[in-house]
Amino acid sequence: MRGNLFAVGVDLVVLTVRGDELCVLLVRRSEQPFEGSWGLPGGFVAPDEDLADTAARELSAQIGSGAAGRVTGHLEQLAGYAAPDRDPRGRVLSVAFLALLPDLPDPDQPGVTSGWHPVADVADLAFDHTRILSDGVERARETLEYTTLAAAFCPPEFTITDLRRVYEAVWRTEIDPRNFSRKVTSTPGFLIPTNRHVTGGPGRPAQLFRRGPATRLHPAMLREPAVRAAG
Amino acid sequence: MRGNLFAVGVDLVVLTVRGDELCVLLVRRSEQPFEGSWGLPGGFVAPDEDLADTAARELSAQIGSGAAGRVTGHLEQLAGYAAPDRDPRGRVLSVAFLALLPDLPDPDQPGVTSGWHPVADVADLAFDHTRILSDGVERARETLEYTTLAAAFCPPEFTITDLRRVYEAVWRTEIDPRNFSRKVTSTPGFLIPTNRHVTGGPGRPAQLFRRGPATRLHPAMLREPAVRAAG
DNA sequence: CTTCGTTCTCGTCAGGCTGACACTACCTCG
DNA sequence: CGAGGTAGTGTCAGCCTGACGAGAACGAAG
Repeated sequence: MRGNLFAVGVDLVVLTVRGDELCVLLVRRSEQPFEGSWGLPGGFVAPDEDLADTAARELSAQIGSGAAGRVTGHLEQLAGYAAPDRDPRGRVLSVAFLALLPDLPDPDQPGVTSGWHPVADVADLAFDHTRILSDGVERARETLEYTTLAAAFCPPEFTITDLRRVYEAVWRTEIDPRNFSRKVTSTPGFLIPTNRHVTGGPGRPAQLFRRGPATRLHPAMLREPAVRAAG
Repeated sequence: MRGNLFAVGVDLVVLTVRGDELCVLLVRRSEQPFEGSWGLPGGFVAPDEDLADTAARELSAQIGSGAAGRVTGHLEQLAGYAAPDRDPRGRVLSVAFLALLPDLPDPDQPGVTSGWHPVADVADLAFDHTRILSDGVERARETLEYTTLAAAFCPPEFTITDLRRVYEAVWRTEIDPRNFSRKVTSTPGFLIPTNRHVTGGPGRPAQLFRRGPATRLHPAMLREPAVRAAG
């Protein structure tokens, strides 16, 4: 077998929506290289693991065992990164995964070695993680257009307003609540009504929904207002 | 550095449209394992290469040097595959790339060691290549919905009918020529008219177009007729 | 040269979806 | 109880799409 050998790791772009902002889970590196810098959580692939196994294991380690499995989240492969000089220690290939999670309590880890950061404020991560994060955020933005995965950012039961705030945070836009409601409720299988309502806040109580079996939005929900300039 | 080491290769899903059928470039393996089986073309990543470099190099080697660069094709990363048992020789991670090419003359290689096969007829490829091919075809189908990349399957100048046959071959559907023409010509930047026409065939001569700068279709061109069954 | 078949291209029209927004329902707070 | 805020419904014009009709421009056949 020709070819030189690589260490293979998995890096996670873990996104959530907190306080109307899209946030990413970052860890502060305690070792060289890039000691002290923020970076994406990740780890190496164990001998008997497939890539998705490693990603799920690392995710559980970061957000707390159990939570990863219980929670209505989403985990998908993003891309492979293997530039020859991306790691000063040698040839390292990293397969990035994108995780979308509801807003959880703060990570198990005590101390300030990891935490949520608004993606708009993130800069200068270790390795090529800034690029990986950028790719992950863009993938999330596209995914929301064509799929029902926005619900992965929500707890098991949520209101339409919760769901709309996800779109607004990820896309950094404002959406008309009435048109949004019409769109998501008229898409078969997107939302399952529970006939229960949230109470306590101001205004009319909102109905709670659960995720339905639908996975794709047809037609898509478009970010741009379909710019059709002169041809 | 923890973690065991992997050999890292690049496998190519090279697609084209020939005679109204979506075809993939396959090579017949001359070595163990899977000697004699068909598989995707591929190779290992050289010490100074990034993944895209390896993919471009392998693509040139397969379809003929020069052609890869000249031609109006497309090359993008698909996904990483690293199941522990995917290669009996040991731990091998493969990053698959998807290439979309116009219908070329047959590959340089003499003999029958490689060639185009209709994807509908392909089965039982070496390794996990059947799965990789399936993922690549599905990616191509989605890509045609939201982008202008169908033109990557066409030569530098092509008619609207050429472009429509690409959609019909990839999606295995029929599209109304009049509505298709309206859609692609009304999308700014998709097609640039040349004011020249093809002649020789039956019927009214069709105008030749070149690819425009547009990359995305807004709104998308949908495969399914927007099934909106009862909720 | 005329006719016919084929293909390209432009039009038409009904229906669906979207953006914009008026209006009602219902809760909390003072 | 009234004010204010949020949830949900209804309306309407405009764009886009699917389903055609019909003319334009060629080659082939008679």
